Amino acid sequence: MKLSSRTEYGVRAMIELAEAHGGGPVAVREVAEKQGISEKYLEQLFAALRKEGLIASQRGAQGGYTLAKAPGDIRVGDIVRALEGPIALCDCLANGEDDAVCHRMGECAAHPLWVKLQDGITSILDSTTLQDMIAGASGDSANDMGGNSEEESRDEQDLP
Amino acid sequence: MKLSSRTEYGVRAMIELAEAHGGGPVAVREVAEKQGISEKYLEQLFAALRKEGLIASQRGAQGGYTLAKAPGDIRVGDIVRALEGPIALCDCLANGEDDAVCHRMGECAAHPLWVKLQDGITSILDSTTLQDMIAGASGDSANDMGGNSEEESRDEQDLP
DNA sequence: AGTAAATCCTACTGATTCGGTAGGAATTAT
DNA sequence: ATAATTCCTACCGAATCAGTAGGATTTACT
Repeated sequence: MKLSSRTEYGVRAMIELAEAHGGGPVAVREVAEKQGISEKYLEQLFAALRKEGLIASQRGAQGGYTLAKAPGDIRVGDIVRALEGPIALCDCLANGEDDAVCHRMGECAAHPLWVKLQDGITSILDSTTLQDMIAGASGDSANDMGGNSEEESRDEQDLP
Repeated sequence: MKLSSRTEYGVRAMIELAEAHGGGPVAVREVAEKQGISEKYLEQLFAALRKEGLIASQRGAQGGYTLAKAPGDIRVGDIVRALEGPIALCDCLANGEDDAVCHRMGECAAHPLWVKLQDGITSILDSTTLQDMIAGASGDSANDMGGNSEEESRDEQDLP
């Protein structure tokens, strides 16, 4: 249960682009420096994000990257999937639907829990957009996975 | 976003013990065979589960493992933590509290989301007990396992 | 008492993933 | 032309993961 640096970096970088949205393209170097990420590594993450159509590139001098859509149209889930592939807690959930085939299917009492967990995760990640994040709140729109997240991260836009 | 085999195996094995709860101890070999897990590997997982007080062992012939508490008192979250350590999506969430110190904290717009995600995951894992899982075993039944109701896992009909 | 069945303990291993580096080709604003 | 930049692909060291190995210890059963 740990985020990969890939995901952490990717999301932070996308936030950076979101904040620059509307202006010109931003170079990898700039994002890497601001966020303290290896430039060459981030380059690779951007390649993946670009392949999935989340960002667009402008080559050559003064070039860089821009969001391919409005910040409100890019969900964190999209970023995670672009960087890590489909969110599938275990192989038997790869399809995401109930026709998924578990090799031990009939016997696996844990299966329903994994489904629930995966749905919960997906639903949180997909209900938060870049816009939500740069607005300073964790966007929790209509979606509360029954969690104890009653703690509405109010006005604490920047963390301690 | 993938469960380790460690977690998958551990939970499945614990379900096995839960189903045998009330009877005598169950040998590692038996669980390993039923669940298709390497015996020697499972042995190590059991060592961790035992260290955390989730299961108890009986050495020697006819020995084996039993749950250390009632199935309704063992949460999936406990199992995950015993096997993988504290659930912390990223280092800055290690404490689980808001005094967590992010090295880039002032600037990290993603932080509130990670907090929310981690809370969501924890809340699902901690609101489901072994009892919940074996109650809804074997497929069907509109699975509402361990809803976040916090109530359900109360009445355990222990075997004699 | 002897033996077989079991936990316990610790070390090793092979494969894979992860985070990062390296170097250079292609493109483009100035 | 040149400098800045994306793009592409290969490689690398360390860590983690899943599993193996071997044996010491404990205990029930006969």
